[in-house]
Order: sequence, then structure tokens, then C-alpha cells
Amino acid sequence: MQLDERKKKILQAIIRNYLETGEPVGSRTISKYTDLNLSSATIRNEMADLEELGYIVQPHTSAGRIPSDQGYRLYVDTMLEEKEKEIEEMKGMLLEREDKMEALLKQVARVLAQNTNYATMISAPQIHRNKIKFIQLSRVDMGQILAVIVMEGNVIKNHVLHVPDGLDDETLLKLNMLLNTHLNGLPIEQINLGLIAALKQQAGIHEAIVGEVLDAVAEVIREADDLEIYTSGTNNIFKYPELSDNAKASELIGAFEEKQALSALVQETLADESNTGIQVYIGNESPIQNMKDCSVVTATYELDEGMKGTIGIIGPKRMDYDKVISTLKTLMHQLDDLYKRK
Amino acid sequence: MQLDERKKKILQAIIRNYLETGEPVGSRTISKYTDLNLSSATIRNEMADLEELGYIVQPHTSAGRIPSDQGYRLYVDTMLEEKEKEIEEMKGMLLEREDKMEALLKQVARVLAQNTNYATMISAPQIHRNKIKFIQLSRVDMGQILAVIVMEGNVIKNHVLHVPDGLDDETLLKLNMLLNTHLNGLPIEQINLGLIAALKQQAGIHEAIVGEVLDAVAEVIREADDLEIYTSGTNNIFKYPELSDNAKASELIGAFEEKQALSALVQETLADESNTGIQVYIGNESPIQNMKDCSVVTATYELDEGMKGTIGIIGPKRMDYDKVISTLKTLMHQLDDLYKRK
DNA sequence: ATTAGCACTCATTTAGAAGGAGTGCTAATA
DNA sequence: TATTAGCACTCCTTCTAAATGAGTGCTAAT
Repeated sequence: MQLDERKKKILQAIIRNYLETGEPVGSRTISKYTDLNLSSATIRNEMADLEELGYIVQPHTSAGRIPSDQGYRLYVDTMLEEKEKEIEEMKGMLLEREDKMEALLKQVARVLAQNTNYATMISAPQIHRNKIKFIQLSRVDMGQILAVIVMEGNVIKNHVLHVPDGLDDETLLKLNMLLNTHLNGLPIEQINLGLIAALKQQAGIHEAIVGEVLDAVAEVIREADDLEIYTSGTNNIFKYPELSDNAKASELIGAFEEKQALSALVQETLADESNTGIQVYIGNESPIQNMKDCSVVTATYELDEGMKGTIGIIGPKRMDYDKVISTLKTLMHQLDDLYKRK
Repeated sequence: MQLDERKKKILQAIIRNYLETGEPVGSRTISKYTDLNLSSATIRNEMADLEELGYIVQPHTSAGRIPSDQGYRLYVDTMLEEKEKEIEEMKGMLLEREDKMEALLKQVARVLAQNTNYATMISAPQIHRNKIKFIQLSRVDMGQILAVIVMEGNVIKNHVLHVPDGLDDETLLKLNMLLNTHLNGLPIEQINLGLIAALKQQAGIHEAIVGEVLDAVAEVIREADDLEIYTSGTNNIFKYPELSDNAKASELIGAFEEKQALSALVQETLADESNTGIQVYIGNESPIQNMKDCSVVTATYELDEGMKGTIGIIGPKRMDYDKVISTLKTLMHQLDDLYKRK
């Protein structure tokens, strides 16, 4: 059996209706709503077919039908077209541009959540920071030395060292020279035990300082792993009864607070090379177990210098895919513009 | 009418019982539970008195009694004694000491939430950063200058400036001298338009750089206002039916995600000078409207150099005050130790 | 191929009855 | 005088059964 044009239309009508109401939809509704001019009986026959084909399911005998994951998938894949409305407004809000990246990201998450009525998340761009660009030690106080480490992509790390006995200017200069000549421009893979030992030896009694600086470098690298994620509108899930019973809500809220799950989602999204920018996970397709009753729409944004991040929208399966996707697309452009203008 | 010893005992029994079960407690229960050896009828009479005095209320005719806010208040104020159990375990977890403040705070929030089964929050210490300690410009790349500003309390701000035409070493040195001689040790109140103008003038064609550096200083100050807050265990509220109906849960979750409300709580806590360290807000006493059905227990911690922050536990009114308070007290000591040893 | 019609299913709503927890009051008791 | 047993009463909760109604699947007619 194949999906002819009429079946497609009926399926679409069922999904549209279900997206609005959240209730199973029956044959009579479709018969009246659509311009197909078919009786409910005919619709019933078609629906039986659609069920057999796996696009819709009955929650129980003598209930209407609701879309299956497969049904949503077809809908998303084939029936989507752009919508432009409601986006101008968001544009305005976004353009109150914030200087700090963090604030900007938080704002994006918030605007998006308000705009869509779903829960949203956004990950800070992951910057590859593999080379040391610059290291500097400066005396800040008698016994305090500030180490500034700049990595590729202008990722900066500050570290305050305590030097009980102080350090004279000359020594400081020497140490600076030592660190920079050996480490500047060095990819971190090339920092090995041999090099460290050599440096420490040359630093003589100040080897502890060299050690601390190198530790700080290691920490920058480590930090790259646990990426910042901002969320907003988590409580929007309460707007959808199918997600807001205690057990489900608790799980979802937990996932949003403890961000590892989201982090996994981001990794997954970024890893997918085939990615055209926007991905839709429906129900069990989601990489996050907690979200098996939800749909997740993610978009990958890319700023300068290969800085990539992910935006995600999490809502019920009967999400307004159309709106969400077009909103995300517009947002991508917005972000691009915003960044380019800096 | 006054609270005699027996009334107190009965009140205590009612509260204890209600803390456990969350159900209204009746006279018969009390009559059997306590060692007072009184019939339910007598208890009933006493309960009528307690109700008249405002310590307990009836949710509806012919239901048992539950404590009023006033009842909880009395309980918290007078009937509290320390408990030590379950704390050793937490100690262990905490002592896997993390170097980064942020990670430590997050961990504290998490451990606390797991330990108490309530929602928790912790604010990063507010550091007063009123003096500039040290400023340094360094060339990182052809056209990129890194400005590092160290404020009192070792609050560090990095800012990357773009200098299209580059900057030779000598100029850089001069600018450094200029900035440091004028700004080092300067309380920010003393940075006025006159000073700024004078600096810019001396900087000549590089006045833009001075401007940017001063902007960065201004930003550090501004950042002091919106303090970081970490939360954990928000979904614990689902463990208490009286908080987990949709409307309430949604409001609470929202308050936890958008942190301004929590921020207000922190301000309030820190402002209270009379503070012995731990404060308990019951129901409507809470400064946050969203939490009028909860109890909030806060503790103020203080690290070196007047760095103060707040820890908060948010749960149902029938919170195990005893455990929460003693846990918080122990935690305070822990934090102290941890910090001192650094 | 489409449709009208009908019997059937099953979740949801409704109303009423039963149950039960708990109270307040009164009269008896120590 | 303080305590208690007993009882009528209230009102929430649970249960049951019936009514409702949305929706289906099937059959026979168009």
C-alpha cells in the first residue's frame, strides 16, 4: 500500500488538528474540516489504512487517532514551508545588542522561549584552543603574581600565584622570557614531560611557578570540555498536559538543571556532519532518554573562526514545527549579522 | 490564654507528625502517639485552644489540624536542637576539593540538594571591588592588545582591544606607565571626567585605547551587581504534593530559572545585619512572593576578605527544619575550613 | 469508489450512596 | 474541677452504576 495524495492530505489534516488541540482527532472532524468533501466513513477507511501504515495510532479503541513518531517525521520532512510572521518583533528585541557573550546568549534563550512557548537551551560556542598564544607574569602585590595565559581564539585564563618570598623584577623578566620563548605558539599536544622538566630545570628555585603556570594551561584545555549551557522557559512544559504530570515534569526539569544531558545533545548535534543546520528529533529519536515524550529541534550556529554552538527547543511532540523551524532559521541569520557587525 | 507546657507538647506533636506525613493530624493520633496519656477528647479541647491562639488551622470542618505559619515559627524559634547525623557523609563528598570557585559552589548546591531533598541555591561571594590594583596592556597579536585589569580582591577583567595600525613596543610601554601611574590604587569613586580627559589627552592619538580600558573598568564594577547564583535539586519540589500542582510548580521552577527573584533573596539576606548566620522564612514571611507556600532557610557564609555569599534551601512549609539548619551550620564550618586551607 | 446507517466499544462524566475521619458538645466520672 | 466516654454531625473521599458521547468497523445500498 502506498501513500496517495489523498492519504497525505488526510494525514496532514490529522496532524494539524492534533497540534492545535492535543486531543485525538476523529473521522468526523476531518470530514468537516477539510475541503476534500468526503464523508466520515470514507475518512475512517483511509484512517484505518494510515494506521496500518504506521503513521497514526489509536490511544485506545474507539478513540480518535493521533500521529505516531513516524507520522510526525513524514510531516516534518515533507510538509514544511517557511513562515515569516512574528519574527520582526523578535528581531527588535534581539538587536538591543549586548556586549557580553554570556548575556547575549541568555537573552537569546529567553526571547526564544517567550516567542515559542517551549523550553529552550543554547550552548556557548565551543572554541578550539589548541595553541598557546601568549603568557605573561606580572607582579600585582608583594607576594602575588598574576599569570595571564592567552590561547588561540583569544581564550584567556588568569591565575594568581602566591610567592611567599616575593620576586624581584629581574627574575620576573627572566621567567617571562623563559615561558614565552618555549611556549609561545606551541600546540598543547607538544607539551610533554621532557619539555616540562627542561623548563623547570631552567627556572631553578622557581620551578614551582612554572609548574603552576602549566597547570593553569592544562585547566584551560580541560574547561573546553564542559561547555556552558543556558536555558530558559523550562516551565513552559507545564503548558502541555501531556508533559506536565509529576513524573515527567520532574525528569525534564532535572535534565534542564543538571546540564549534562543537554551537553550530550549539543555534542550529538555538533557531531552530525550531514547537518544542514537544523535537526528535528521526534520522541524516541532524541538522544536524551528523558525527552522521549518530547520533540527536540536543534540548530547549529557558527560565528567567526569556527566557533560553533547549538540552540535547542524542547517541547511536546505536537510542537508547531513550522513556526519553530522558521524562527530558528531567522535567528541564525540574526546571530550572524550581530556578530559580523562587531 | 497562654501556652502551658502541655499545649506546647501537643503543638510539637502535631507539627512533628505533620512534617512526616503531610496530612492533617487528628486528636486520636496525638492521643496515641505521645506519652501524655490523654484521651482524644482532651486533646480535642486543647486543639481547639491552640487553634484559637492561631498556632494551628483546620483545612476544612471535620479535618485534622495543620500548623499555621505562626505555629511553624514557634516551633523553629523554640524547639530546635542540633542534630549531627548524616553529616559525616556530606563532609566526605565536599572534601574532594575543587579548585575553581564556580565548580565548588555548584557542587555544594548539588550535595545539599541530594542530602536534604529540597531545592537549593548558592550565590557566589560578593566581593567589593572598589580599587584598581593593577592594569596591564600587552600585545598578543599584530593588531590585538590584551588589557588586564586587576581590582581589589583579585577580581580580574580581561579585555581584548583591536588596534588596526598596530602599536610599537615603546608606545605600549608608555601607555602602561601612563595608566598605572594614574590609576593604580585608585578607588573608583575618584575616577571623574577631569581625570579621564587628562589621561586621554596625555595618550594623544591613542586616547581610544584609554577609553576602552576605562570602559572595561566600568564594566567590572557593573558586573558586581548581578551576582552569580547556582541552583540544584529544583525538581525535588515534586516530592511534596502540596507544591507540585501545575500552577505552583511552574511558578517555582520559573523563579529558579530566572534568577532575579533568588537574587533579591540574597540581597535581603545579606542586608540583614542582625543576622546570626541562619534565617528562616516561613510562608508569607518570605521576601519572594512566588515562595509563599514554601519555607526558605538561608545561611550567610563569609570567606576571607569580607567575601560574603548566601546559601538557601527552599522546600515545603513542613520542612525538616531541624535537619536543614544543622546541615547548614555544619556546611558553614566546612566552607570555612576549606577556604582557610587554601 | 463512496456513503449512509447501525451496532458496538470504551473513556469520561455524573449522581448518588457509602464510608470514614474528625470534630464539638454534653453528660458522666474521678 | 479536670478528664473522658459517647454520640450526633460535618464534610471529604471513595466507590458504584448509569448515562453520555465520541468514535470505530462493518455491511449494504448507491
